Amino acid sequence: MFVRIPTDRRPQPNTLDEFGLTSAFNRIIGLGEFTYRKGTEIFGEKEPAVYVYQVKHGAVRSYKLLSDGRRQIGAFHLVGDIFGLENGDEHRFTAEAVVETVVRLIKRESLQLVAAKDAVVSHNLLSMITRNLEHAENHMLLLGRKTAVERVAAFLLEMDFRTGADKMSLPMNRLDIADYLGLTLETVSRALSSLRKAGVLTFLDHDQREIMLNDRRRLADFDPQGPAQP
Amino acid sequence: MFVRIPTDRRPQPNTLDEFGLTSAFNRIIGLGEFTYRKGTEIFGEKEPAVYVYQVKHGAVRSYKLLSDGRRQIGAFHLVGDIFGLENGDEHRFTAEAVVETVVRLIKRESLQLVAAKDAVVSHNLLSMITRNLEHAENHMLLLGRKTAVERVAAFLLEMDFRTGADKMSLPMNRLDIADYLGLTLETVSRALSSLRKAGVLTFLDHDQREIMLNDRRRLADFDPQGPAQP
DNA sequence: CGAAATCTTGATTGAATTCAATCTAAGTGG
DNA sequence: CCACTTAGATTGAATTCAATCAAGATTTCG
Repeated sequence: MFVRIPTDRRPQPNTLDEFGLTSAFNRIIGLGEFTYRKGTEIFGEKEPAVYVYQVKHGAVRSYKLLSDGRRQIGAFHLVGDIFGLENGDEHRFTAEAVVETVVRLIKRESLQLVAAKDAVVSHNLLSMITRNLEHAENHMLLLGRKTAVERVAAFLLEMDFRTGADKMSLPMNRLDIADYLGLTLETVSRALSSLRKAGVLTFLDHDQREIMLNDRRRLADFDPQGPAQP
Repeated sequence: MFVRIPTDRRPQPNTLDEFGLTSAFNRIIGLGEFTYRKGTEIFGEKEPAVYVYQVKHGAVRSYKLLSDGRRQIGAFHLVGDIFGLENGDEHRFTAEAVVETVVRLIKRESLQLVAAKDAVVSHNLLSMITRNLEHAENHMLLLGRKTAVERVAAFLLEMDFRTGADKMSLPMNRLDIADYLGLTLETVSRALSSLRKAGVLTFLDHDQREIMLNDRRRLADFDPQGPAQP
């Protein structure tokens, strides 16, 4: 199964399986699976967009670079997520495997062919792009107006939401998180430490990628846009 | 005429007329025009999206707020731009008139009806959403990774590009610009002053909203993502 | 094992914010 | 018409939050 949406949670930016694109993936004679080693580029910015990808295992980062190397990660793609879908002919981001990652891929062409005939699929494509847009809109607010701790809190809530477990195993390192949040890795580390000291989370097992959220509610208090609490 | 695209420039995020949505606007018996006074709200975030709007005259800002009032403007909509188009049922931004603004509006319903029957219109809707997405993606890079002067330079280039004249009359004030660029109004003012001192621009007429770009090329050097120079 | 990678923490610096003062232009109303 | 207010912009000084520089700890891996 590709679908891994926690039953008690609404769909999230970048996760999109229940929207039925997976069915399109399944229907098309795809090129099967491909494995990328940690740190490998899957496609580059400005390259022609030939394939559309779905994460089967692992995680992917999509980013843009400035001429001097400053990097902004626009999104992380987790298991089940589809990425690399472009309306135009070229990719607008570079995509890299964060860890060893298995993706399924199909030709963009084939997907468009199916979409042209199947209103459901074409509707799902639109929904997916809209979801990406919503995510980007929220991320603009984060990048433009939130403090360091607020950004990190929002990030943890997003990951928690998307992985659907209190105990999270973050595939990306501090630098990736920093480049996603518009911070430095040191600032991310300090923010995580202060959240740990505040008791809202615990690092598990000396492995700092495993994070246990002790109090999702109190964590949400650190994010001024955090989801309303029931 | 609504279309006002300089012939030597490619389409830009948020300007979208040559994509034919205007024809859809024209075909539908719209609710005609409506005028909003400076500072007036056109629609609010989370409100049901009943209408889609096109700027006939003036300018509009779309923004999100944090609980304590921090504001992030996601986009400015200039003459010809369509805004308030949602795939879902509610608006994701608040929209306000920056200056006295005339908009044309049609029911979202009617547009969707036309789109369902006319593949060209529906394709144009997709193009428009994609354009908004591209703009948001680029803006994430700006907000996450560019310095104050770089942001202001990028802003001027964007406005120049969209208005298509070296001599620009900016409808928005310094605070609007600041909230668009994730800065304070003082920082925007300082950046503009330093660009003026560097000679790339001139304020005209003691009215600091009228800006003359003396050297677009040199201005682009201030933006590390600026358009490639021919 | 030794080297490289990753993370944390401390000290310092610095870019942007905040606080504050001034200036100009544009109303507004007596 | 002019005093007075208000809105917007600029500039200076002080502050602050995050970046940078630096060191050390721990893990991972060839």
